[in-house]
Amino acid sequence: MQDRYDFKAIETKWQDRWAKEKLYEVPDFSDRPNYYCLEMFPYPSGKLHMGHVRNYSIGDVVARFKTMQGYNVLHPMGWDAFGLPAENAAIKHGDIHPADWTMNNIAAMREQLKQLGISYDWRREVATCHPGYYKWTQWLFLQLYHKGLAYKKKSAVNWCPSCATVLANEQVKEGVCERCKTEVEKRELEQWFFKITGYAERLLKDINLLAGWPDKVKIMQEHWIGRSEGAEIHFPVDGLDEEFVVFTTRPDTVFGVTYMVIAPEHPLVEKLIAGREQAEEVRAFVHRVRNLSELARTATNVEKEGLFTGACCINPLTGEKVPILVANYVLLEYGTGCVMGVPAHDQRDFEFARKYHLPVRVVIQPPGRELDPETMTEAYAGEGVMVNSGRFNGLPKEEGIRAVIAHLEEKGLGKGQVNYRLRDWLISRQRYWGAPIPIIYCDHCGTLPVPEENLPVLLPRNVAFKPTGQSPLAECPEFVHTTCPSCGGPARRETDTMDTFMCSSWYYYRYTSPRDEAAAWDRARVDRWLPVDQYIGGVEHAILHLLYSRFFTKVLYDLDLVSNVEPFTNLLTQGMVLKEGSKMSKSRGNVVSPEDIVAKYGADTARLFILFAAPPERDLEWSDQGVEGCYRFLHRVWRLVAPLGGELLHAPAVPSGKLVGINREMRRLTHQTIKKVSEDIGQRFNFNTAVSAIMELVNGLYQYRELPETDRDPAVMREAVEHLLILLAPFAPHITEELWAGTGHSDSIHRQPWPSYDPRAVAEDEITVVVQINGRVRERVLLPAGTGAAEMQAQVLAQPRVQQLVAGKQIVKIIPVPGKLVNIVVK
RNA sequence: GCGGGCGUGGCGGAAUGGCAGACGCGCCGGACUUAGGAUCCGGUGGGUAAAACCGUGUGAGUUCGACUCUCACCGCCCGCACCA
Repeated sequence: MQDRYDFKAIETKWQDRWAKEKLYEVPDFSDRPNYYCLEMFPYPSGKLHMGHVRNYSIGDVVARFKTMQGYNVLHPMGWDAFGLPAENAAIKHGDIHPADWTMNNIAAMREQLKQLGISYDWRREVATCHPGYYKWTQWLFLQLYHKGLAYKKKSAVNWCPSCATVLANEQVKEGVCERCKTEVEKRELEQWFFKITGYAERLLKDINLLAGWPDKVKIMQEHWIGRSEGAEIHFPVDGLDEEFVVFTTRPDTVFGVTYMVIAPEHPLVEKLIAGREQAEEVRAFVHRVRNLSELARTATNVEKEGLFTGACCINPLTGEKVPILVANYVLLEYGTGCVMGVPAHDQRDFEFARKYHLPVRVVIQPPGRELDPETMTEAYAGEGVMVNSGRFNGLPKEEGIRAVIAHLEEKGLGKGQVNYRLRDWLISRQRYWGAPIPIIYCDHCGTLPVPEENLPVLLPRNVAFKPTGQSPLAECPEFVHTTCPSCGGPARRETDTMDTFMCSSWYYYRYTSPRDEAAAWDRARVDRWLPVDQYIGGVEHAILHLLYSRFFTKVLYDLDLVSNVEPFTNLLTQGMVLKEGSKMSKSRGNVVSPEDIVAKYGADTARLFILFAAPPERDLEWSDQGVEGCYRFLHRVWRLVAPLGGELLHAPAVPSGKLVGINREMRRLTHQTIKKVSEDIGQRFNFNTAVSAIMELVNGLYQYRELPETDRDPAVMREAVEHLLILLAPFAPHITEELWAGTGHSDSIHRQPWPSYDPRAVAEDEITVVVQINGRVRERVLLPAGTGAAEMQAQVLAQPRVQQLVAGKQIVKIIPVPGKLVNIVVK
């Protein structure tokens, strides 16, 4: 073995050898228990960034640890390879095809991942843009289509003018495109949707099954689904054969309705105003509101505006006539797009009513005081009993809600209703670089699915990538023109492609059968591996990818294609990698490139630093000096172990006989480290403290090595060094493998079983007992381990310093905590 | 506005309700050395001659004992955004 730690030579040498020996290839069927460790696959943007390095380093520690613990670990990697940047690059540069751009990037990033020494089974690599993959994406679309879960409808959808495509609700944040931050517009378009709303209740309820997910993510999904219970109430429109249908969570306040409001875009508006003197004014108002961007319209500080339509409707419970207004704050997409106004008991309604001098009527009286509509300064939304509500007077709020719903149902005026904020998933994209939607339109036969035997619908290579707002495929006649699978006549293909989130909603199933040409996956393999035991990725997918994947899994379960109802048992959301307090970005100029770090310090150092610098969920501040520290540490390990060479194995593997003194202490440290590292990786996922513990073991070994040779036990040394290497192996796989081989071991360190600690070796002989007086540390006493409370108390009180400190004072109480401390309370 | 998270040395961060600051960075000192930005050893919250004492965002509370639990407040970060 060399004197110098030559990371470059060591890392390439072992990467080659591991590949040659197929060290990380995992059999689908094995006697060992299965464990599926998965990291979110990357978009092949060109090069890895530090976020990737962090994600995959965490995953690799888990995978290697579980493997050493005896599991058969599935640890695959692939590419979320369809998407806009490839196409944008083609538009910008003109001379590179999205497919080539993507494949080049994949090759570069695969090489980087290999240089990091991550233990992937590369035989299972998938790329979603490969026809062998997207054939099955299309096949899954057809399964949803046949189940009635994929449908086409015309509606107001989010349009990103910069990306020149529509977006799903989940891909719009605060009115701007989640990808490019451009303000989105609303457009009336006919688009394909997945009926995720049909799974709202199950997606919500099954959050309970996700005990291994962070609460933060579960709460975000819960809120996104946005379930609320209430009633649908039908108000007949006065003088018209129309119904004004509202959704309300407060049917108990229906006697307090003093006006009704409707969304400006609502189709009923035109019918309400037809032939009335208000018509033109209302149309102008509607036009003005509709022309506002989503962003301008939904901003918090937007003034609430309304306008009387001239129409009224009849409160079905009171028979009263109430005016209908159009208002800018009513959302067409939520509920029925119509709202009943109850100013006394809803703060927004209250403000609106005061502004437009609409009456306020109290129908819920709180306990202990009386609301006066004239003098109220805010709405009352709390508990109380119904008043001014005819037969319902005297009922408390909750009872009132139930009674009103029962009454409405009995009279056919409405019904109890559950409403969700979740919208159906818009999956059409007017772009080229995606999986074509496998649908054919025939003038005679209508909309038809592409027959399964004709899949995949291949993306044609030669198209013009002009961002026109229409899919580039529409301008490719040889793609568009086809024959009708039903009548054989001329027909047209759907030219939109699928949202790439569709591709990433099922890739974790494909890893189990990556090259299967007969099926999306083999059921036996999927049932064996799924659900994923540990999923690791960024929290930015808390809604998007993670919700879509849960939806997909439930659909697949219903189709009897999988046996699991949830895809990911445990989820770890890693924090961001920051530099100078903010996210690394080109515009800020604070990017640290993984390539440079690996070239300068090696993969082991890069991995070690990123795991050591912070616990995984927390944001990590990049520090060049911190990296240097880890580099130094690995050198320190090298200088400690390398000189031992083959000598190490001349000593027995386990010390025998009774150890005393420093040898006993050295062995204790070894076993305490095994315990700590095992718990930190296996239970707490605190890799930073695991690394700390290993550093302490190294520090201890340096001390131990200083001793005269006659005082040292070679077996203690061997046990400590071998365990040091094994514990460090998941973090720094190359250097540990080299030192393992260099000290005379023949099998790979990565095939070693994870060690267990000897509880007898861990136990301390003596305990430093802390003596507190009135809760303040005053003295320390060294006592044999296992000293009982009474004996401990006596020993402590006998200490001269303690006697001195309590002299002249009255001892009120003594609290002995065996193995820890004694607190003496004095007066 | 609603929901969630986080506030600990000069810095990254440790601490089942029981010695605050493990480990690392930085800094200071020593050894080795022609040399040291390598390496090894030691020190390092503030304060003091040494103690006392003061220290985990602020203020209360529970407790023999609180970084840890409870309540209120302040600051920063993230998510949602008129949800009827």
